[in-house]
Order: sequence, then C-alpha cells, then structure tokens
Amino acid sequence: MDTQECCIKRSLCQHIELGEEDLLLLEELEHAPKEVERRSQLWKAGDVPEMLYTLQRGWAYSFHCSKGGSRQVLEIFLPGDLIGIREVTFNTHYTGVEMLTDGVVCPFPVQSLRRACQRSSTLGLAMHASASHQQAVITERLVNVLSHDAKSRIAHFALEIYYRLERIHATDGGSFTLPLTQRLFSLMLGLTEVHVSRTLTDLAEEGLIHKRRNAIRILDFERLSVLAGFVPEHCSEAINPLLRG
Amino acid sequence: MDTQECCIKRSLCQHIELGEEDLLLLEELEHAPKEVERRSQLWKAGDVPEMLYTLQRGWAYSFHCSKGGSRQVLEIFLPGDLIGIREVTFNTHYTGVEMLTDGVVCPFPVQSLRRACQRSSTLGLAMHASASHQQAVITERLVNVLSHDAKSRIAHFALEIYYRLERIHATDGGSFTLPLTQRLFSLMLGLTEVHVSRTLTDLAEEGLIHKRRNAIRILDFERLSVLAGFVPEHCSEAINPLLRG
DNA sequence: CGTACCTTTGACGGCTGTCAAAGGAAGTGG
DNA sequence: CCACTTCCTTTGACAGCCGTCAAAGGTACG
Repeated sequence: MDTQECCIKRSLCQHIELGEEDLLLLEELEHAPKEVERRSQLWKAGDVPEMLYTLQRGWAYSFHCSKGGSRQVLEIFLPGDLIGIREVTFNTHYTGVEMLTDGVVCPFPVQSLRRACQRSSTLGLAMHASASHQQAVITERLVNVLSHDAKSRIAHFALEIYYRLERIHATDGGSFTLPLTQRLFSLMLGLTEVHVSRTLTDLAEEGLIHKRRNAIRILDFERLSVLAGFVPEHCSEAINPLLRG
Repeated sequence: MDTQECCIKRSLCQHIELGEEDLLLLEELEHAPKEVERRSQLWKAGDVPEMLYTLQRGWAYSFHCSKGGSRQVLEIFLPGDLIGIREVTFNTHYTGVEMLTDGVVCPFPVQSLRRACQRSSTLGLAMHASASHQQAVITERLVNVLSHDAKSRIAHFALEIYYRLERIHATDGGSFTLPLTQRLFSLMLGLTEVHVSRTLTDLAEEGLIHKRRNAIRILDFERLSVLAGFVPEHCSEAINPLLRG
C-alpha cells in the first residue's frame, strides 16, 4: 500500500500512535477503494450502521430530515475523514450521508471493527478518540449557533473549514477557496439562503471574503477571527495523556 | 454494594450487557460517593480530564464560556448520568461542569478506566456507546435549534428532559415538574431570559404547561409533542447488533 | 437550446433582542 | 424574627435582525 492509498489507519492514528500489529490488522480488514458520484448516498437515516467509510477524495455531508421535510446539515466531511464512526454504536442511523462532489471512499465493515477492537484495546481507544473529536466539532457549532448572529456564524464556520483543510494540507496559499453553496451554509447554520446571500455580500463589501459561485475565499483571517470569536484550539488536540500506555 | 449505591456500572450497562468480571472490575476501581454542593464545579474548562463522575443524586450541567463572558449550556445531567465521558479522550476540557443542586457523585479515575478497557474490550465498547449516546442528545438539540423557533425549542427541550426522567423513573405521575430556571432555558436554547419568560407565558396560556418559580410542569404532552416535532426515538436505543459478541 | 440550479434584490412583517424598571421569592446575617 | 441582599420573573416600549414571498438573471449541464 502506498501512502496515496486511503486507509482507515490514517484516520485512527491522528490522535494516538498505533502499533505495527494494529496497522496490519486495519489494512487487512479494509475493503478496496470505491468511486462514488456526487449526490449518491452512503446510507439513509434509519439504516443499520454496517459500514464505515474513509473519505479518500471529495466532500460529503451528513444531514437530518425533519417531519416538515426541512433538512439540517450536521457535518461536512473532508478528505481523510472517517464517516460513520459517530453513529457506529447505534442500531439505526439518525442522519443520512450524501456526497457533495464525486469522490472515492474506502469501506470498512463494522463487524471487522469490532473484531479489531477485541484484539487491540489501543484500536478501541483510537476509535473512541476519533468519534469524540468529530463530535466536538458539532458541539462547537452548537456553541457557535447559540451565541452568534448570522455574520459571526458564517465567519466561524468558514474558519472551521479552513483550519480543517489546513490540517490536511489542502489549502491553496494564504487565502483559500471553500467550495460550498450558500444553500449548504444555510442548512448548516439555521439561516435562510436569502439571508446568507445578504450576509456574504456584507462580508465581501467589508473586504473579509471574496465571493464566487459555489465558493468563497477568505481574504482577512485576522478580522474574520475577531468577528467570529474563533479560537482554533479544539481542532488538533492530542489524546488525554492519562489514557496512554 | 447494594443497588442504591451509585455505580459507574449502572451507566455503562445501559447499552450493552456486561459480564460478571466487568462489573467486579468497575466496582473495584470506583471511589466512594462524595457529597457536592450546589454551584460547586467538578472541573473547569482547560483542566486535564482525570476523573469521571457518576451522578447519584442531584442535577448538574456543562457549559462553555465565550470570550465575551457569555455562557452557553451544553448538557443537563440527571441522576444516573455519567459525567465526563464525552471529553475523556481530550487533553483539556472544553466545557466546565457545575452542580445545579446539592448532590452526590461517585468518582472514577480516568487511568482506571484505561486499565479496565485494556482488560475487557466489552468495557471499551460500553464506554464508547455511552459517550456516543450522550453526544446524540447534543446533536439532537443542534437540530432543534437549527430548525425551530423559540416556542418549539422550549417544547422540544422540555420533552427531552421528560423522557430522560421517565427512563430513570423520576417522573411524578402523568405530568411532571422540571426544576429549571428560565435562565437555564435561555442558556440552553440561545434565547434571552426575557423572551423565555414571554414564551413560557404563551405556552401556559395555551394550557400546554404550568409555570412555577424555578420549574415548569407539562400538562399536555400530545399538543406539546406536535408543536416540538418531537420523536422520542433516539433516547433509549440499544447498541448496534453488529457490534455485539 | 432548454432545464435545473445558484444567486441576488426588494418589500414587508414578525420574531426576538435590548434596555429599563419593578416586584416577589429565597437565602443570609444579625 | 427582621433587615438585607441576591436571585428569579414579569412587563413595556422600541429597534433590528432575519424569514417570507416574489421575481429576475446568471451559470452549469445535458
């Protein structure tokens, strides 16, 4: 396996170091990469979680549908993210997952994960850490939505994505392009598309961002961070030292 | 140990059956119950997570403080809840935890948890399931806040607490009393105290709830559920069958 | 070239926040 | 038991953020 090849191990070893045996175990059990098209769904709400996916290429998102038919977006998945770990312990999925772009995923059966964790408590810990980390992003957005107005919410969310892209070295220089529609912004932040459009226009007029179709570009990180009250603390934390060894 | 005595085992075995060995291991490692006063803090944001607590008696909440000094409440803990599992893998706490009432907690050292999980993969799984379940409550409130107005948010939150109390048989008959101040409501739901007061008055005038100082009482579950779009699905899910055995 | 998707703009209304003030209930110290 | 403080709630006036409705134009895609 060359380093280009997507692997669940690269997701799981971000928080805790895995041994040689752990890595081999994961490699054995992972399925071959699979091409997936934009708008295809990895699963629907209500399905039994039976597969995890590592996102090798492309973007995806998870969402919840209310009875009224409205949709709320909960997570944006970027290349390298582990999709499904957050709900793997449930007997039905609360959220569906859909590709935002064409992409490639590497499937990993839940049953294999169980066996892997039985053979290595470090793997179990890595799995838990990965899920907690992912959930922390959601928690942080709840805090964002609870305490900020539209302008700050958008600023905060843009910065969240930026720092996650930076972590995987997917930013293109000082500024960066965020390929999300305004509709996605609205579904993530509890705003209407109309108001997102207005607010992005405001931010652009203030010189904080640049707007394009299906994308925005951050121009002034300094002022945007102040506006959002953003602290990039939580994104790259190492595991609790008391859980090591 | 009699059944009255609080124990981490009762939290962990809610989602997956634990073996005799697992239970003995947990009993051995748990510390003696400890009285805690209202307003005392179990830890502060920034601390290293070194202890879990099972809440034996009383209520508690976790919160995040923004730079501006405003506070957002993330979780309400009820008797039987495991406090700290959500952030146990992080090297610093993102949220502080404070007692809402006088109470009793049973401490459990994180290092002991690590050793317990090394000796039993089932315990590791139980820990993961417990954390995921707790996170799901937060995720559901994000969905709530993203898609509902003040009246529905309040209705949804009241029902969330009700079903959690029902699960631990702490409801007092058909209706029940929810001992939360309006300030707590506002911090949970991203509203002002003033607006919470107004909205509760509206709900009371419609006969859906009864209002008291520091508490409300649900009168009409049927209509309140419709208003909130509430589905009590997610609260009592068993573990993914593919992870068993 | 036609259709679907994405964005923008304006007018209007209402939900919700802000500011201010007041009173009642609970807790505290004397 | 009383005075005092603190906390919790309520009410009113007012402003503004944001949603709704409607229409139009631009861009991608087949």
